[in-house]
Amino acid sequence: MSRPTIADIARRAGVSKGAVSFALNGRPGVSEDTRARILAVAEEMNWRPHSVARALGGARADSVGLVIARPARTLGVEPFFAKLLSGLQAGLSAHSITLQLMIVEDVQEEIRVYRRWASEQRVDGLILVDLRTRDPRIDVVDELLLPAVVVGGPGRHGNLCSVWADDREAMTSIVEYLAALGHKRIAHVAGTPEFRHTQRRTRALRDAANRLGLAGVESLHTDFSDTEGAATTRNLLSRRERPSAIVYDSDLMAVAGLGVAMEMGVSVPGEVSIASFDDSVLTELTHPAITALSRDTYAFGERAALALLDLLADPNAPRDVKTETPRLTVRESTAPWLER
Amino acid sequence: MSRPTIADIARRAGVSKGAVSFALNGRPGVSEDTRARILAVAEEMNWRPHSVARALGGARADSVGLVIARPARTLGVEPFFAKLLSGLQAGLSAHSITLQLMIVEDVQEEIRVYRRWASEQRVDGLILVDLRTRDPRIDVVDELLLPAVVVGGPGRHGNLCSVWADDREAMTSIVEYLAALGHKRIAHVAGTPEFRHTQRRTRALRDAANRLGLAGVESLHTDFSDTEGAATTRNLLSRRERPSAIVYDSDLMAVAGLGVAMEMGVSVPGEVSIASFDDSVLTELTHPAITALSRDTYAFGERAALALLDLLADPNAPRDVKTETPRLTVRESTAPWLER
DNA sequence: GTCCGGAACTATACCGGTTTATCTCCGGTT
DNA sequence: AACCGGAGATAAACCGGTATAGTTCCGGAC
Repeated sequence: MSRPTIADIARRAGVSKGAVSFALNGRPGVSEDTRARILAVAEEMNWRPHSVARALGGARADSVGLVIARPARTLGVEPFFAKLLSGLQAGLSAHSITLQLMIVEDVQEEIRVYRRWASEQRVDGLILVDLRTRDPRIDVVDELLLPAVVVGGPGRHGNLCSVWADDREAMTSIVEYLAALGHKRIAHVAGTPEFRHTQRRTRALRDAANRLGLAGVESLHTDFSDTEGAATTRNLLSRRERPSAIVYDSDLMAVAGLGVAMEMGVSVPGEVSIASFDDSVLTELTHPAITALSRDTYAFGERAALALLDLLADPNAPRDVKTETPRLTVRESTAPWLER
Repeated sequence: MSRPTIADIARRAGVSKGAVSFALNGRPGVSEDTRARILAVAEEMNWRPHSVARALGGARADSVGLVIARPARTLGVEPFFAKLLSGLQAGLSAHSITLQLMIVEDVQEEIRVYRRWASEQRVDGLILVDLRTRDPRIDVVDELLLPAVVVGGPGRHGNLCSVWADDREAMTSIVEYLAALGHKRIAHVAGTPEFRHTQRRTRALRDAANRLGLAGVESLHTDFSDTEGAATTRNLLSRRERPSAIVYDSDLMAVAGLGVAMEMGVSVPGEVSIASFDDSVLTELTHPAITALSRDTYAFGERAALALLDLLADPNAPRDVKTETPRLTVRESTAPWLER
């Protein structure tokens, strides 16, 4: 026999299908004796629930979805996503929940995927990343009644739950550190301006600069790629009035920027200090190693998974989870600035 | 109404459920007029197939599975996997097939996941990575009758299909290049010995060395981590008789090795040449940039996805797909060796 | 005029579970 | 003795599709 069904078990145990269902799901309706007998038979026949059949009755799909709307080719080089993914996975697989992963080109397609998943009841919930200003996904997910966790970025997003770290405080800690070293002209090589996290960091930088009385502070936008990170750095270092320190929004761009500095013969940290907003093995492996804000992205992913599981179990679960603020790991790429 | 079913459409169009099913699936059994009318009604009611219900009838799950058995924490730093994943995704999502991703600790757990997925009919097929010697997964997957594609590694694996690149030829091309530059003592910082690809590369190195008459050639095993890559390099460079060239099995280890050389004051490529078996943005960003075997891992993943789709469509599809052999991209980390 | 065959549909079983209405005991009350 | 309530179990409906066995109807051949 290929695969035993509850009907097979029922026949063998001499009871009805319904009784088997009750017994296997630990619900009342059968005596303890019968329950034990049924469980024994199920065990003996090596029965496994057929999740598809179960789901048809309106039950859980035991699966959550993650759609990433970035060009697939560039994703491979983002350590952040890989780590986040690993963490999410770890959090989910502990509960035997699988992750449906989909990579698409843009937000519109992402929304189409959500609609399809919802209509096919393929997923119980969603993880949303890369929140934008006036993000159209919020309303759609609300409308589809899918429990969802927004990764990164505090605040109310419709009816969604968010898991985030304090970008603002993190940026402030970098600026304060650089200011303490004597830096006054700080450049910020940022990501795409429509992303919320980019905005928060840019604003935090400006506010800290104002408070500390730093005049020559500016943020420059890029698409997060190493290419644009390098180009922007080349630009900055070619100016007559060079910045004395550069803060990069991602480790990939920081490494690319460091490469440009070396190629141009600008010594790091002698002539320019470099810091990264994101940490990974990349920043440790370069020479000089790059000062960076480190956080445990893996644990962050795990936390997001747990938040979603909570939300699935109880729709009234806490809607706002703040995780540890990234802490500055000082390495060799930053040094005191001595005005000449 | 929450979600229209074919029964709703049938009622509205004044036909039976069966007719609707025929019409929506483009099968004979209804006239063109009726088909058009039914399709119009379905469109108007914004009907979507309920994949779960469909799957219950024994149909496809429209989903394939990938289980990676490596410590989740280390995965985040492997550009190879991220790129492979992106490529797979792209190949699959073009056909609206989703990828079920699971990260587990070891092969035994991986096998348990396969059994569960098979028994629950959650996936139509599998992608297998990291093939080992006498891999226990082969028999299990065969037994479960799950169509599967093995990524990397030629040869017959039970009834499975394999998608691979010629590691042997690739390694030969590195060795020949280094030999042509005058290198005689070549060290190979390899991965885990139980992986098939590690074995193939090690053997190819030995064979090429024999053929070219290079005496001081050796392979050293690691766990693929940057830590062990660095430690092994430190070891090699501390010897009295240093190798003149080091070949690393992964880009991550190559970058770590380069870091060690710089830290020890060993100039690259002046005193030691460095080459990597795997390419990614990492090797391009270092200074000096690292000579590496490049291949399009994204396209490789895409190819694997297509092979699996072929296999699903036709169980007699070709069982062995060879992809382009990685080609050597010469950068700054390799130079002629002048015997002193 | 009858019979046959195929096209166009309908009715219904089925997939493997969950859920609900129902049915049967059996002991305890009044 | 008649009635009630609840535990323990069963039969049947249901979820949303697919597959298959029938049923009509119609035109063409004998």
